[in-house]
Amino acid sequence: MTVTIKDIARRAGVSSATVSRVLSEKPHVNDELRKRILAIMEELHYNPNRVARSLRVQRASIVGIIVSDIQNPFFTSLVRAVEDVANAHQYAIFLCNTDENVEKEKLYIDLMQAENVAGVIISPTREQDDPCLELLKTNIPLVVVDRRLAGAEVDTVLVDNVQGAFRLVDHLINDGHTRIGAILGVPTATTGRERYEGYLQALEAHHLPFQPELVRTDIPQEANGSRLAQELLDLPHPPTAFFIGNNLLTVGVLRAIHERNLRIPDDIALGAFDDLSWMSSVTPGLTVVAQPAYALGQTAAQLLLQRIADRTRPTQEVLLQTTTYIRQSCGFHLEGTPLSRGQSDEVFISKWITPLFSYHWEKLLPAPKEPI
Amino acid sequence: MTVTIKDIARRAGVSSATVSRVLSEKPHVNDELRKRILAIMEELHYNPNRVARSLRVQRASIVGIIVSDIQNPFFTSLVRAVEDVANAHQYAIFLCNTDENVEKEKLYIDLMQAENVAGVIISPTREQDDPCLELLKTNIPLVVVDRRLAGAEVDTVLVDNVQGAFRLVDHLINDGHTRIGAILGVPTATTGRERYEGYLQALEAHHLPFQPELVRTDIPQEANGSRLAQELLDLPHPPTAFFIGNNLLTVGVLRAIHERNLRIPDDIALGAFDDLSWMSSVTPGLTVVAQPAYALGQTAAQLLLQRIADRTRPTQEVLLQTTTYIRQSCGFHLEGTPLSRGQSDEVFISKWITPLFSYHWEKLLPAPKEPI
DNA sequence: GTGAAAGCGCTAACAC
DNA sequence: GTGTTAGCGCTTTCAC
Repeated sequence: MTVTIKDIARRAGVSSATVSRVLSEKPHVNDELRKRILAIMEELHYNPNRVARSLRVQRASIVGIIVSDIQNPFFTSLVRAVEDVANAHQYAIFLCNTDENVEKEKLYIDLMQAENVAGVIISPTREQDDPCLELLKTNIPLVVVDRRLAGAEVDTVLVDNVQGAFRLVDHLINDGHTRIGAILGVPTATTGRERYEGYLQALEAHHLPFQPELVRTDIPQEANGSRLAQELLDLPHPPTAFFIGNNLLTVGVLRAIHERNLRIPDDIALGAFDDLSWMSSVTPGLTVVAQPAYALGQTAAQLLLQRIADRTRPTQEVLLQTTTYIRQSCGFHLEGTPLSRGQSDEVFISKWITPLFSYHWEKLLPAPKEPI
Repeated sequence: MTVTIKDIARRAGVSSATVSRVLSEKPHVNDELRKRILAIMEELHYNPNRVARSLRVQRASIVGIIVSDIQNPFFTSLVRAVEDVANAHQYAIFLCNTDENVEKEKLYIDLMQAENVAGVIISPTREQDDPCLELLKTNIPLVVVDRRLAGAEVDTVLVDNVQGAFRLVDHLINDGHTRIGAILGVPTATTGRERYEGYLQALEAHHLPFQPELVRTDIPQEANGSRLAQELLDLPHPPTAFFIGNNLLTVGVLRAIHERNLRIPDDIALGAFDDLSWMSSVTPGLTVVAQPAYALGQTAAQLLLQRIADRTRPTQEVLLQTTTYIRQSCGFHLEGTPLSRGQSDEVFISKWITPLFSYHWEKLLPAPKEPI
């Protein structure tokens, strides 16, 4: 039924070793013969058995990707990127969701070893003692994305969260907001902590007092975003703007605002992490810091392939920059602000602390978007 | 380094066959011995090699899932569901994006055979002569989701698109709209065709004339949604409402409306296919037909497992129903309409053609949501 | 109830 | 250049 290397060998009157050599594109095979064998493979619709190959070479042509939840569009983009580059190099990809559950992660790490994958890209559940450290011991190439991993020298691809948060909050302050509520993920995750840090730095840069009651953190889920927003809105002296830590929280915050029939940005202004395509389509458009999710996955996959090719190379930490998209939810009005246009499409204004060319003013500039 | 079945056998003073028997939970092993072997496995952190097992039994514990694009939230939910049930049964999952490209799909189908997967779930690119038909020849279990596949008896899980579209358009008509623009996916896809059919049926049921210039179709992408919306809005006698065929088109349509500074639903009302969580959080909330994407994937995975267990069972076609969420974008106002409340939370009104208990009025009822 | 041995399909020494 | 052979780690007859 299924045609094997032996069938090809018999048909060509050669040994299976020779067939294997042309299959694996090894040198030292007569060119005539090679062509003849390839023709026979074609004719018999030969499809090499990847399982047998994996067993023999002790390495499957598969890369694993382990994220907390593929339903989060941020990870979807990341996974899509990994798939694209892996696919271009004949790797299949194993997809795994941990739901931030260490036990699940541990099972998947075991699976990766049992399937003898060529490498793993992971957004780890824990900063300390994550199960993925196991892979390093067994010499399976590993690349960490999105979050830092402590206690290991490992290739890592991160987003500059501090900078991203700083720019967004800086912008909100320049829009005239002095009481800015922060709705963030838990600070035990490095992403949450770093965005918090950026918030603090922006306040400090503008000599604004830090008001602890304006900062709320929880596990990044819609419902929590809603709840935290309610809490802040119920404050005796509520904030005039929210800085929101990620897309799930943002949807929750929007829900709370929608239910209270508040107007954005008049009643409450918004600046959020993550840019999803609907965010520029709704009214008002959301002012956001876009994470380079696709580039993150792409970079991680490339690093992984490089490490598979050479496990002795020094490990790298790549830090990718965010992009700020100024839309309407922050309450910024180009007209009413003392702006001067630069030579290009860039916009400058003196009181801004972050150089302004790192912002995209959607009313002025067509925003570059990630490939979808 | 890596511990194998032989190491366990040696340590236990038995043959590797016996170890294999306890591993595969075969009967006829002394209970004492079984426990002893399990203890040794535990002690040595034995992790069975799934590649070797796959080669030997000629079947990998992997299921493939092939969709057009995992960046589409509809497929993300579907894939997530497949992962959840596959995972519960010790299957790993291969994720593949075709981008609606038959060549890519063909390569992935070959991959599935080369990896000897236990089964495949696919949303096929083509209705006719799709490459996945190859799998049926080679006896690899196959389940088709979301779209119909012609010329094969195969387990299929579908959404009742005609019914879903009918309900939505029926609702728009009852909101007072008589010129309803349709922005749909290409009719060569069964999903697009069926939603078109539902649109036609609703017009007919209300004795409204069919106006061909109000129907626009294209490949479901944001940019096309935008363009088609522009075209309809530029009509000499533009529609007062849009019926939109899926979430990608919806974002595009919203963008066009946002750019023209039109008000929803006053200038243009909206009813769309697919419910994403932000759609109920933005202002105005979008009136939508929700597809049971998660249930679709879940059902498909269950059917696949059943077929893996018994390939002689008769094939099934499962048709899942949609849910309609009435929010604000359709322009419906509960107050201004002659409604009478039923005993429960259901709402009845005589001129509706679809029984009203199939609607969810978000102002009245808390809408049940899919697990996220 | 347990062991011996063959073999899944491929690759990599090692011969020649 | 090409063939011979051993073997990756597991399962599965077939003996006993």
